[in-house]
Amino acid sequence: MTTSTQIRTSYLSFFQSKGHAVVPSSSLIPANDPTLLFTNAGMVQFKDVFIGAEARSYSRATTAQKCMRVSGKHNDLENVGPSPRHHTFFEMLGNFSFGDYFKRDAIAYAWEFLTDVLRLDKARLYPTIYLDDDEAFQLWQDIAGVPASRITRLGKKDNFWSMGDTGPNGPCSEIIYDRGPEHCTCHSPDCSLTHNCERWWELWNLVFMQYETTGDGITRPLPRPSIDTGMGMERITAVLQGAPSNYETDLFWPIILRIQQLLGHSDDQRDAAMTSYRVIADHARAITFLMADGMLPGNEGRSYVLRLILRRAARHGRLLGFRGPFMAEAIKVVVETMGTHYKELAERRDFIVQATTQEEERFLQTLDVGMNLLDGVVSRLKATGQTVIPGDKAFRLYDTYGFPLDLTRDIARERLLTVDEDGYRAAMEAQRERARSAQRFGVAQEQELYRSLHLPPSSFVGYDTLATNATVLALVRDGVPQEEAGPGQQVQVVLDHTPFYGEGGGQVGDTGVITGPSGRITIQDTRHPMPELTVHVGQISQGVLRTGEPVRAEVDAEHRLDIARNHTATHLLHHALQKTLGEHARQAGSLVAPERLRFDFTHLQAVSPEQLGQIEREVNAAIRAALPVGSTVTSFDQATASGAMALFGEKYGDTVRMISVGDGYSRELCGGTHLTNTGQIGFFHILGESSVGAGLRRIEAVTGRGAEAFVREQLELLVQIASALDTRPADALQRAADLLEQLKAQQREIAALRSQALRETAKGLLRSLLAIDDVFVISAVVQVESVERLRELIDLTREGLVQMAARPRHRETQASDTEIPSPDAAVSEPAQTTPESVIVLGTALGGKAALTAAVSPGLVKRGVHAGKLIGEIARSIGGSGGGRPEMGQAGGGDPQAMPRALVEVEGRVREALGQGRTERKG
RNA sequence: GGGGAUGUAGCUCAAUUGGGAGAGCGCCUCAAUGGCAUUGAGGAGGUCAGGGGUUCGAAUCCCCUCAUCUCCA
Repeated sequence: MTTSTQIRTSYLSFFQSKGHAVVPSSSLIPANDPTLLFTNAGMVQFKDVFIGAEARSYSRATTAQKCMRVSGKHNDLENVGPSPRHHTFFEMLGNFSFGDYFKRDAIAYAWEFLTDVLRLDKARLYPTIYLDDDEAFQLWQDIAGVPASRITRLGKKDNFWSMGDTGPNGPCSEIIYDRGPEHCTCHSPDCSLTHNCERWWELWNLVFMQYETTGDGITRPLPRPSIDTGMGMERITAVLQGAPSNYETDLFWPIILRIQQLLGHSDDQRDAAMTSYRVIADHARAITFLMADGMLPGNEGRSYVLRLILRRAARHGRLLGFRGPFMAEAIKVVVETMGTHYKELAERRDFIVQATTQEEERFLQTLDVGMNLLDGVVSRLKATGQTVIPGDKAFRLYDTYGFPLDLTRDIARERLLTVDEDGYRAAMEAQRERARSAQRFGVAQEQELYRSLHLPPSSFVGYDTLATNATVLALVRDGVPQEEAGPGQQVQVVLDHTPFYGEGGGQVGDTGVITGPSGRITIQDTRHPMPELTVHVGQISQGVLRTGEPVRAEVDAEHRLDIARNHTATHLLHHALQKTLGEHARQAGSLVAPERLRFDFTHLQAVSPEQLGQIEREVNAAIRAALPVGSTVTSFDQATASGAMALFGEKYGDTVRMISVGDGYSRELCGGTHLTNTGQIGFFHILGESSVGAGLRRIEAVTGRGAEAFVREQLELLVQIASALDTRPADALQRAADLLEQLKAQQREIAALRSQALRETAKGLLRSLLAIDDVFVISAVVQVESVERLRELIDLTREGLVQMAARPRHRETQASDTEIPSPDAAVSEPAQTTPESVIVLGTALGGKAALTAAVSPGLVKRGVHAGKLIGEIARSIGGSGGGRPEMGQAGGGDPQAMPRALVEVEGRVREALGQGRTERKG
């Protein structure tokens, strides 16, 4: 059997033998192209070459390109699995001509490869061409000897290619493979390749780029027509391996077999659940390749798509019977089968496995939370006899807790319920509408302004010099171009060339001064509103500046040097991270400012203090080694071949700038400004390490003057601490520990004394006790320092009552006319039940009155309500309050009035107990 | 960028809807059981994410900030 690896290799070497450069696949994350979510075709990395914006050293190329498609009219994520041929991740074999060969050779190569190299049966191959492309029609007959009757002309929809409304375009020619009548799925008597039928497979699309449509809508022939072809790797493999669908090839089947083995399924069980098997096999490939290109699951943009795919796979795993993470096993198979050609898979294998497992665990957690919520919804529905889960509830589960609709549906079915899916979709649509209407213009205005000025690209001379003579090309104030600007005005200045480095690659913009013949401006920041344009932002400090004037532009050298120290240190840190933590620790973002640096990188756990120490030592060793730092401009391929680190998601042209530290100590592609020797950094110190998001860590550090200032401040702080502790710095720690211990002991003592004092107060309160039948009433104003103490006092008083009731002969009471349990009765029959009581205490706190009332549970049953009681009492001192039946609080403005108000307690309690005179309220 | 949710002891979560911060697990001490598993008693551990406001009173209501989760773009 021909393996997929053999097919890939033979394709690339076939075109190499035809003079093509074998170019490595570009990243799945398109460089600098926000219009594209993922690389979705072989030509993506050559886009600029085709439109002539970029030159390469070759005019013919061939690639096996990693591609992803997750959205589009014929490629919804939902189709992957149920459909035998939709994939998220796939490989595209392609050959390209940049103004070199054209139709004739393109057709000849394709035919030769399919029939001579792959030895496909000529009788099964059917070319299609664009309606009026007679040239191609003739070539197929001449070169391939295909009879005219087997060449089909198709319309614009199928066989005309364009990049967009403008740009290059042209007719295509597709090669269709006839799998034989036994594969027919359209079952129509005149089955042909124009039917949507599984008998006919499109193998290879040849695009003849021969026209160009300009902005005015006119289409002209291109002077140097080009070729772009694409053959789906999965499909050609299926043809050669005689597979009924792409999934039965060696690209997918090993994954499926591994999953089957893990589940212990029989072949019949497997085939019955094939959709889920396919989803897992497809998604495992996508996950592996996306993560190998530096992507991690997240909640926005591309990283969100990765999360979606991963969770969809996890979901299907659950359907199959997995209960825990399992995708790691599928990923290992992908790495095994494809890691030899795509080296990044093997290199990042362990990282991918870990990150995937972590994400699966997170997903299981959200499922648990969602499951609980759904249970709640279901039981409420059942209680009211309903059988439909409302759409907004289902949507809420999805929107807020990430609980997929299909899961909700499945669970509903198990409980004999249904889901209102129309309502769900309506809620989803409303959510979409909200997001759309929130779209705003933003910074596009500034770009629009500068585009309209038609300024030439600013040339940057700041690598070699910090000051230069230049000419003012434009002055902009408040978004409006000006002829001149005067003192104090905040303006943006554009020069023809500049030594100022504009903010980019994480490095902040330069500061400095621009001096004209009759004025001067202090530059506070330098930015790029458009890729090629440098704008200096500053304030006129004296005189006037005019457009067209000659000026002297000078960068603040000290500021620039501080930045350079942090930037070179960033490269050293990057290197140290990889050395200490592993290859996976790669840059994911960075900020290089004069006073500090911030570096984000991919790593799955917190970096331990020991590792941080090691990293810091490594960087400082490189600083002490005083390694020379140099920059070279070279080709991207040469740079990467020499081991230079390129960043994911960055766009690199044919020529790149490479920063080298020492003799190969560190090599990185970078446009920033650097030192000439690492020794200039002086000292590097890590301030801290933290998490930025799932799988991302951040290190913040200082160098040079910043580090010096930091150390000085820390030492100064230590001296101050020691002095405050009245000791030497060396003894400060011990002293602080001693003091803390002492403080704790004293706090304990204070607490003890305080509770002693409270106990005394409680005893005093018991002496002022009043009894109404079997109910004890205590009301008093006390002096305590908080409401908490008031409550404690109530508790202590209650305890005291219990003791008194148990030993009534020791009671001391001023109550006279009451029926306190007789001593004899109490002795012979110790109180089994706690005495019923109402306790109301007040205290003055911060010039205000604070009152608390407590009613024993037995009395609550008899109708006494602490909250109401305290509320009424508070009202008579002009305050308010309330609470629960057994506990109430109140406050008021006048502490002096409390004693008067507390007199009311007795009457209120009698009233509540339904005893005594009924007081009438005025 | 917009919407929703969450943030309480080391961990997992409660707190009767604004009225006394709790449980389980974990940790520490003591005791019993020949070791282990275990059991009993006691204890430590909290700026209720942070800030502001409303209120006599806020973990609870309102506003802002931060972090995490989630959906949409």
